[in-house]
Amino acid sequence: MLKISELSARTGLSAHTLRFYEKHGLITASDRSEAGYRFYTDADVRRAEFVKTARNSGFSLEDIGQLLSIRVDKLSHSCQEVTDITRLKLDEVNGKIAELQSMQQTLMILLDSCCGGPENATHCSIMEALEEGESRKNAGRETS
Amino acid sequence: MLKISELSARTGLSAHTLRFYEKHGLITASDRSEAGYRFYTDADVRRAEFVKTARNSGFSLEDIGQLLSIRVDKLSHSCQEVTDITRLKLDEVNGKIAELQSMQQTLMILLDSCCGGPENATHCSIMEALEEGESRKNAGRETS
DNA sequence: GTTGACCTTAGACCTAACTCTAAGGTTTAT
DNA sequence: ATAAACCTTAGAGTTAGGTCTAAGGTCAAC
Repeated sequence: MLKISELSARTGLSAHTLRFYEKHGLITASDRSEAGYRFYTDADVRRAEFVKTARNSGFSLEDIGQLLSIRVDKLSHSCQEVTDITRLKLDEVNGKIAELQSMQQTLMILLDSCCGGPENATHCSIMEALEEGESRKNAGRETS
Repeated sequence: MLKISELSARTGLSAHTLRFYEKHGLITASDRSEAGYRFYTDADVRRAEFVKTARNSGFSLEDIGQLLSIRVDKLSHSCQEVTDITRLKLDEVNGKIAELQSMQQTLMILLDSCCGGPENATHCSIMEALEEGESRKNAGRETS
């Protein structure tokens, strides 16, 4: 039975974060002392490590909640459910990458266009490009 | 002289957003009616469009503030200042892309490993991988 | 002369995942 | 028996960029 600081040391998640995860239903202490101190079992440690690994893989806390509910009753859930969550996450990540790559492109073009020297910015081509408003190649964000 | 809704129509930025930008020092109405209505000049429109273009290129509102202060006094600022801001932003974007690509990798490996079929998740290799905790290949986020 | 569309402000709310604080109770070591 | 180090809770604060609401003033049309 570990106290919260001990679980924190084992997992690298701060005690604050562990309480935060508990509030959001991810990790609960299996037991409490009379004074209310949280006590964690080995199973709790494994659950916490699962959460940490999933988080590091890019899953949101909400995703992790779903994965955990599959985890506690694997017989009632299919591989497909697991891959669905994973695929959705991958799509999300791919979308973000595409958006960022579009920005990357824009920024690289801007940088290429400008001398970057000590002369004043009166004819700076980056400023000019931003002034123009590059309607064709925008960074993927829609006009709100 | 345009009212806020007209500037909104010209730029595609909502009136709410325009006021929000004003609060943050990006766009100010050149004039006000007696009743306090904002009135925007052509120069204001160009400034608003500059802000929008910069935002779509990936610059934060803080970056845009810097770019705007260069813009109003180009003689006192160098191309280098402009490229510095741009390069910093590009580095930031590259960093985010790298982080996301690491997650992408992890997720693709997970997806590849699992059949994704209707069988129950008892031996699901995604669940197993998350259970193991892939210490070598993590998604770039540090243990806080 | 009043309806409806527009404008004003200050300030609350949103997401996501923490992070910290205040105010207090517990445990351990000396 | 007391100080240090730990634990508890509820709730506020953080970041970024909006988004929305309430409560009210203004303006144009019919």
